[in-house]
Amino acid sequence: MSDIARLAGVSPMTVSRVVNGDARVRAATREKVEAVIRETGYVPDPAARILARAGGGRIGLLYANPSNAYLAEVLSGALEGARSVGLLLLIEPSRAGAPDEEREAVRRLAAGGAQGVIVPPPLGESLATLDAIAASGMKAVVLAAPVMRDGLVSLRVDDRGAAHEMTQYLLDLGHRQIGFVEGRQDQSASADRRQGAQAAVDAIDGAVLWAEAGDFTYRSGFEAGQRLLARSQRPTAIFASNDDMAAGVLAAVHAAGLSTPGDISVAGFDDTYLAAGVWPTLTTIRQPVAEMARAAAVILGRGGEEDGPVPHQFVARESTASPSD
Amino acid sequence: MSDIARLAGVSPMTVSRVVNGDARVRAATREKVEAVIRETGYVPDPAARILARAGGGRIGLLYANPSNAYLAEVLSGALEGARSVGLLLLIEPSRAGAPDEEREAVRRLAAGGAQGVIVPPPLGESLATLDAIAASGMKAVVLAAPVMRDGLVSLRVDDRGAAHEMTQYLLDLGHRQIGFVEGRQDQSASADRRQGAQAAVDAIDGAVLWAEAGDFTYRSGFEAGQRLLARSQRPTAIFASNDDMAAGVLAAVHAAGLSTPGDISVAGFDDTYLAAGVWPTLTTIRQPVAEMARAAAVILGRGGEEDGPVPHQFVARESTASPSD
DNA sequence: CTAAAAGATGTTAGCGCTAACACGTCCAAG
DNA sequence: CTTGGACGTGTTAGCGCTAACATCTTTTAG
Repeated sequence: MSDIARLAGVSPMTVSRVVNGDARVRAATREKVEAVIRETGYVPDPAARILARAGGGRIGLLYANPSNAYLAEVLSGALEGARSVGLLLLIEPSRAGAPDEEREAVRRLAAGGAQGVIVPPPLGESLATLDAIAASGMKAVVLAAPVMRDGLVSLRVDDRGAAHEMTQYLLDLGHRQIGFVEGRQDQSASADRRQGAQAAVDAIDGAVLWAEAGDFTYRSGFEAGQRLLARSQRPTAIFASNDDMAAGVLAAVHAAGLSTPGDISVAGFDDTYLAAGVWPTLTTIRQPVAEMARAAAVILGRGGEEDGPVPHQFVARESTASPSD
Repeated sequence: MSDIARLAGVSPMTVSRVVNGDARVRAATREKVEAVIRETGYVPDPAARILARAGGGRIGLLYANPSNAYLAEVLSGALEGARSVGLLLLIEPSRAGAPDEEREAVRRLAAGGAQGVIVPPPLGESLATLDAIAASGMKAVVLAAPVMRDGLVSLRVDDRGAAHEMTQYLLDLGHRQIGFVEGRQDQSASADRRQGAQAAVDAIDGAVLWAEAGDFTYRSGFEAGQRLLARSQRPTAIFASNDDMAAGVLAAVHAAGLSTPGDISVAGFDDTYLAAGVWPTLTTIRQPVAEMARAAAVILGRGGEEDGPVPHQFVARESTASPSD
């Protein structure tokens, strides 16, 4: 940094101010410094930056499920958000369902000087983690989970509304017998999605919703699909609470010698990479996971409290159509 | 740290030595310090640590595919490896196929003081990235890719051998008409896997391998599966070059009104979460991705050169059996 | 045209840690 | 007994940056 300062003919402090976007630098000076930075390719040392901010400037990201595409998106969003507000992101593995490990992970983050924590699912519904965070005095933003403790900020889509929207779409296509595959009962989004679907169906005369249990896995979707197809009165559309299960339903439909969307429409939720990878591609609801993680980092950085539902997006693809008859 | 030192009655330097596992500390002193650390829950500040190491002690992780379960595993492995050797992990997004962005990502890592870089696929086969790393003077460990430039360390399973092993397994079960779904041609592992499968088949009289093109996506597996099933002489087993494609093959088999493994055995490669999630669960080859990433971090930390193939693991599940006839 | 306020820049100190060296202390060999 | 060396520990300095305050320069109002 002092090299830059010398080349630009200013003090290191001024360089720091330019780098940090301090408004109190004259435009001419700023440009001069920026030119030198551009020429030299200087990048400030994140470690030194954080250190100088004396314990501040750090946020943590807890994660519990290492082999999960969702995590990768959370990570890249959080990374970008943290960078944009000049924060260091501490990444800490945890383990959902093991309260001691969860607490230990939180403790490590606190000891590492984090002022806030981003809590992706499924940790966001773990009281052990949430209480440990509260006890440590850190802020927390939970992703895709309800507020289970005071003082948390929650970033989630309107699961109920989104499920309503998808169901309405199926109804509008003309479907009246709709199968529904539920998610795990210990995640509150599952109930929300079911309620949304139910509400949409209830508003239409003659429409029915047949719900089957599931647990968010491909396999449970496959099995639920088989049960739905075995009914004497077969649904013409099946809405699964996530894409993995929808892919399972798709397999069950094909295994029964039926086609999608010709015989049965299938819809998913989440828009994971599977949704666009399976055949036919899935009509689904997109959750802006990376965006949410970025927003979480920014909120923790600014100390803001910008709660409220995150906009989801309806994505129509090949797996849905009007019933053939 | 000075608090710990005071409580343990030693100098901060001794605490540092204990924390870093320096051998020159008397056992009694070490225990005393460790006891205090345990009591207080002290965790050294990573930022300060790195800074004090004056530019050293950092390695980078490049990533190009944010919505990928593979990345999440690489990340957690690299994180753990870096921690175990006391390194700071700088994580930098890149974009495969955009040479300028790739170079820029490498430059940022270099500017951030990284001494080495972990390069997961598909960046490991990008000359733009590799050459930029070489130009910056950093070391590199590429994951699951061949050595395309001198001085690289490559960590990969023996793709050819693993594919041979899987094919041999199918042959041992009694299959003689084996379908094979290839991966993308621009990744060298694809050719290796095909050659391994071919070699196994060539060694058995009367055995044949029918290869179909694919690109590692579910959809391409589905389509390749349909082509294989449409042959006048149908294969009794299909080996896909990755799990996504194997899942696609599974769907094609079911769509054709056939069962797995009753009519057709299906095998995959990689052992992603899909492999255990689909129904029936897939017989596949497990690549220890997290292990590889951890090893990469350790190698970069120690400056080691421990090249050579990483052991893979054959995983038998439900999707394979002897041909019914 | 001057004084006070506001704006722009520089100075000093220190974030928490670790190299590098300096300093004891104890041992073995002469 | 010495004395050189191995060993264990402390001291000093500084990693690259930024708060907080000090200083200098411009404005603006009276």
